[in-house]
Amino acid sequence: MTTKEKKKKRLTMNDIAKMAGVDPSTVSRALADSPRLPRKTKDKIRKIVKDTGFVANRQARVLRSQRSGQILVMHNDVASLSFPEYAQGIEEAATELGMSVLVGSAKQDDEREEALGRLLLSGAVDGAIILSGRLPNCIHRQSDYERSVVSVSQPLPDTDIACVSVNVADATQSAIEHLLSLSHKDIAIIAGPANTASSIAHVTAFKDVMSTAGLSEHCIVENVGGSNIEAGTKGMTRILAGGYRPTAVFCITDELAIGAMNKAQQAGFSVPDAISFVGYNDLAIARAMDPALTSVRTPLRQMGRIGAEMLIENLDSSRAKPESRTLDHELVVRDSCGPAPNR
Amino acid sequence: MTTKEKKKKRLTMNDIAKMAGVDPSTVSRALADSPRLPRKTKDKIRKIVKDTGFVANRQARVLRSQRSGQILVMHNDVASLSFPEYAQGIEEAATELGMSVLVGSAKQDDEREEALGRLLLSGAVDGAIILSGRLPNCIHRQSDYERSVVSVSQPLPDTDIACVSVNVADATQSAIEHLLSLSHKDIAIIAGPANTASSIAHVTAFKDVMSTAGLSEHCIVENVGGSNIEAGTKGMTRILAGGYRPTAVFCITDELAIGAMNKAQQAGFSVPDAISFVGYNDLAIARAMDPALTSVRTPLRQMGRIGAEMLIENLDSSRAKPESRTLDHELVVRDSCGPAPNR
DNA sequence: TCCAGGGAAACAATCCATTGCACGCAGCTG
DNA sequence: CAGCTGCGTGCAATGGATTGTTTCCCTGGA
Repeated sequence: MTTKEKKKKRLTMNDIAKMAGVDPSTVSRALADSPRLPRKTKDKIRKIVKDTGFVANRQARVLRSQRSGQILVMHNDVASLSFPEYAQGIEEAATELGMSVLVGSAKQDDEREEALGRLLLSGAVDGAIILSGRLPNCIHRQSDYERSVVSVSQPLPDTDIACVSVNVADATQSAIEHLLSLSHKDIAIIAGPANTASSIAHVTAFKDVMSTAGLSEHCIVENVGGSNIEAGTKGMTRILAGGYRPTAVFCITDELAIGAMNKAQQAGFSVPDAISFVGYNDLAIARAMDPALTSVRTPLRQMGRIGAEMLIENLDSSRAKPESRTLDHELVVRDSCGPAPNR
Repeated sequence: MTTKEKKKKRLTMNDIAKMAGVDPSTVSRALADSPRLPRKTKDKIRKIVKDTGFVANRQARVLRSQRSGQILVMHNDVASLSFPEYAQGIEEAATELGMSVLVGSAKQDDEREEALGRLLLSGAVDGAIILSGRLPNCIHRQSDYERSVVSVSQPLPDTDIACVSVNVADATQSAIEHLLSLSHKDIAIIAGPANTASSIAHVTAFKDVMSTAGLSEHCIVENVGGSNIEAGTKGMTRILAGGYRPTAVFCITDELAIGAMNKAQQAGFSVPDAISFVGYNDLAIARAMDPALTSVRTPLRQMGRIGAEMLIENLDSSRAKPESRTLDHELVVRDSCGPAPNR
């Protein structure tokens, strides 16, 4: 082949321009539906674009226009069942607003956390939603984050980053008060990893409510290796092995509650006659358990949606910094709680 | 300010180069750890980079080098509980190989599907993993996908795209044969949406096994509005309302099984005495159900991992097209199945 | 002393779409 | 008929990093 035909190169705007007999800039404007072009020209160009299946190179567009059209979702544990709920809300809102969603999990690993932070600093994403975990260290200048980071589910400590959350203290209180109203006095809490903001908030609230009620709050189970079902099983195992016999257990996620409740049943305790359980988040499985799990409903999807909207709408630096929002929770009473047994 | 200082502009490589008194290309090579530069120069430049917190603009790099470092995961239903499993495997492998993961859900919507396809064509991502759903229409040239698309969980019909999956026919067979060995004759299947590849494969296999065993296969429940817990409830409701009284039900996802089993119990049928249930995927919740759900274990995370590795390693067009792989499944027998009741 | 060899860094082209500005031509007004 | 308005389009600069080629300088060998 002595002709200029190299291999099969990607089609570029230049190629389209040549085919249409116009300047590349005209093609660009046609695709952007600029009002400066008459319908006729647009149609001619669009026909060619359609016929050739041309898609403009996104990188070049992004480089020029300085907006990537992507937002990052940071999470520590993608395997958590609450993740899909948040993700759905985020993705819906993002898509509606013309953005796409990048997911990254940090897994409590500093290095991975940095890598995610760099996605923001390098312009790979326009903004980030932090579902759990910390703000990466490399993002320290306020100008780096004040407009491009929103946290969902938990406020980030030591920052004034806008946050969409429920009031964990109130939510925990309503769960515990439900148990108190059923005359429970020996109440345990299973709280997952001890160092997460979520865990800390729940435990603190738990202690408050219990001490206000004049009850001891010594049965606090932490660091069970996660917030999933297995961790719940482990937590309950630890309680039983430690000789504790709480009449009720509050778990800071539904998964923990499922694992714990299951373990208790296998150990011969009937639920709710011998032990009552309360979960948190009210995922779809809570209702399907036997007995159906009483749980604090938190609007996860809604939180994701609002967080994404908040983030994306505020990327235009014209607006003021977004303000934090607190959504309502609701205790959903089912069959996993009964009156405290007499002993 | 009459000086040239504009607003706070983003730091570029040029700025770093000036600070270090070298050419931008030298900075680039220092960051890329090129062997052409002596340690001394690298150290000098890296120090400045570290001090200033400079992060190179990713778009420019991508534009020039023609590799985005991202792969797309396409899914129809991010809320499915199997998604996090796949996602975890994919993300792990991708991170290890220096790529990040973009998640997009098509939700059976043609337009959204196209948008995701365009991400590939525009170079926004280097490759795509299709977890469920179809190949977007805009990707039709073989050169568009032969090396940059891999499907996980289900082969894509009418294409020769490499796929990582389990043998659905075999897996379904082992589930049904388990029920047959317990003397069940009236077996129903709840299969989610009727038009998905997964559903079709399961139903076809179901019919085969049943007719081979000389049994009728008329109790096929489809289009229950998804594959989640609610859909399972709906499916079971429909079975009961239709007057069917199967002694066993096979569900093509664990979530369907959970919903269905729950509904059956609420309707007064004891499990497994009156009705047996078998799920599919063996998610963590299967074990936590009461009774614990018998299910076909599929190595979801592993599949995700292998799919991602396969995809990423084959992006270098030097290698041959990746070959499909079939992984092993395993029937995990628990308490949700018993012998067929005498009636 | 001169030249080959090689290490170190600069130069400049490139990736490709976007966008401010300028130009030409047509139609309209005074 | 000159001059103004305005539409349609082309020109060229721009965004920021990468990379093949070139240049420069220093050292060691003849």
